[in-house]
Amino acid sequence: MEAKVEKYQNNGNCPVRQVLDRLGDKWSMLVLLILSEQGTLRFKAIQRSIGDISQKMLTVTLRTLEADGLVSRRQYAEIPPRVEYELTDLGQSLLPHINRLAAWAVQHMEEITQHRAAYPGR
Amino acid sequence: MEAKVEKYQNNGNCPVRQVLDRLGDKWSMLVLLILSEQGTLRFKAIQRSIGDISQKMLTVTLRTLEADGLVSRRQYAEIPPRVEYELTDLGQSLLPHINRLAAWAVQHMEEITQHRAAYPGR
DNA sequence: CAGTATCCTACGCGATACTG
DNA sequence: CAGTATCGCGTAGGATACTG
Repeated sequence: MEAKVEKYQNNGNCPVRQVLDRLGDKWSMLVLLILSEQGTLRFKAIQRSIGDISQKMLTVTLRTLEADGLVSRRQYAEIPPRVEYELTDLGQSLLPHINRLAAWAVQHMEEITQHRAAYPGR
Repeated sequence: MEAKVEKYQNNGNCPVRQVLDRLGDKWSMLVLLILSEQGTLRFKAIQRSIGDISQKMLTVTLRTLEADGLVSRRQYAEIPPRVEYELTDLGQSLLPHINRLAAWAVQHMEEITQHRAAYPGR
């Protein structure tokens, strides 16, 4: 008794679209993956781990993840400042899924690359 | 004995980043989800199912998915034209992961919404 | 170190019109 | 119906400089 056909319509009230819109930015999933693998990390450590993310975008990404409740931020009153990030419980509950996606990527990238190369036009 | 810390660096040879870059656009995951649930579909049917995707973007998205080998395209010599899309085996192998992500989204959206609302500033 | 504050640009995407 | 072809805009996100 469910309407199954149109359930992805209308951005406002579709959870799938809301979540995908968030994780679909350039850095969110990557930051989550890194926190998942390496546990608690400082700002600089995350940045180094990604390598080519700007300071601005790492800040923005972390703020958004924090606002969504996926990542927690803890700052210490020291000089120089130290700020550490880690996954919340909610974040931890999401991560197995992202990890499997990443594992799939590693496993099938070769195949995708070959498809692309064989695709007519380009 | 692996270098584990920096493995997400450098866009060129990191499968995780390559795949995430692809699925991270506005429509790819959604189209995959729909094809996964509803099987073989015509262009118009996909468009109706999403509702607010433009013709151009659906075309572009489907072309990319086809080039990557995730979706197959079959066109019939009829008038008016009929073109049908479905997941390839490679696409099918990816979809369980995306489906679990979507399920997680449905299950936890409420919680995320509350976090956002409670977040200071905005 | 861990941020903010500006400025600026590429390009993702939508709107519209046309074709086989 | 299932596309292509243009045009044009908004904004994600990079570069740079400054602060506590």
